[in-house]
Amino acid sequence: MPNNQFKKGELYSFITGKASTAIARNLQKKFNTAGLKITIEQWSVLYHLWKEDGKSQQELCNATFRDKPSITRLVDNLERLQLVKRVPADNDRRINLIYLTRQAQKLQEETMDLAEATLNEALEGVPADRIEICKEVLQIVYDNLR
Amino acid sequence: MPNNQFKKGELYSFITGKASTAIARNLQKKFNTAGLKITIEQWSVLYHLWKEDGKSQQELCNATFRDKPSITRLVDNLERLQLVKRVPADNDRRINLIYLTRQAQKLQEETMDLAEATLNEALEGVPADRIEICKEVLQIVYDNLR
DNA sequence: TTTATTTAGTTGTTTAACTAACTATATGCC
DNA sequence: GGCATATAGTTAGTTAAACAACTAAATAAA
Repeated sequence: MPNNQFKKGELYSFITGKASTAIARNLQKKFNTAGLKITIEQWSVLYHLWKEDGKSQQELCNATFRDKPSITRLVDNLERLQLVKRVPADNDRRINLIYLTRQAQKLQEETMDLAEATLNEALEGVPADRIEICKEVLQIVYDNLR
Repeated sequence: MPNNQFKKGELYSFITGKASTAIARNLQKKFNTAGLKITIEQWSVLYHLWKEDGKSQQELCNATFRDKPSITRLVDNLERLQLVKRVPADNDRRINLIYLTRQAQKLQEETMDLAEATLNEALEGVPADRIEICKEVLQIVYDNLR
């Protein structure tokens, strides 16, 4: 009986991701309050484009752990908001490369600051070494299930 | 500068809840494979009714961290699936008490076993004391943001 | 070179989350 | 009692996730 650390009553919040839901809601509220009209999901796509612009939709799938239809629609909405542009790849006409617009580039600093603020609030009072352990456990969980 | 344990590159997966998403997907797949036609969200409502039957919709909101419209629709769908029944409260006609059907009662054991299996897979190779720390950190995160 | 297979992306359908606006009942105050 | 306010739940509209079925282009195999 391995890992039966999770008694019935405690299993719930782990599965439902109470903590990460709370983090996402908090950050979304910060976006709204700041008048930034983007969703957390859209932000998560921009996040990877800020790291490297011109990724394909498939690369965005891998980076964001979403399936292809989800990325199609997120890119649809981001394009409607004039935050990204689909550009067909030269060498392979199946591929769309996604490029940030000027507008989206301007969002980076402000949204990243808000994200950092959310994490600081979330982790207030938690010692660094415990955060480290928590991160490691969550990474193992992810790897175990992949 | 408190808690700047999160360098830019690591902030993403915490916010997006990679791990809990992976857990939820894994459990949903187990439900599908077992031929159980319920969603994780529906299961999370049943979960609290198994603990105590006849909760009001508002109590389910609090228990599941969802808002009222979400619960209205989840109960709609659970009612269509014949898994719960709305019963108006005697003393207050605004309130619906939600009761499990026989069918839903039968789902408890099987789904809880699958949930436990998912958690065991997820936490394989993680020492008990680290799981404990992780749980505590996530609880603090939740409390900090509430 | 023609056919089969794989890859990239889209479309349709169902379920769910969030916000805002709404109805109905209950409670508090004068 | 009558009016204001709070509470329980519903409805409508937008965004997103998961799955299946699909189109188009590229690659592999015959």
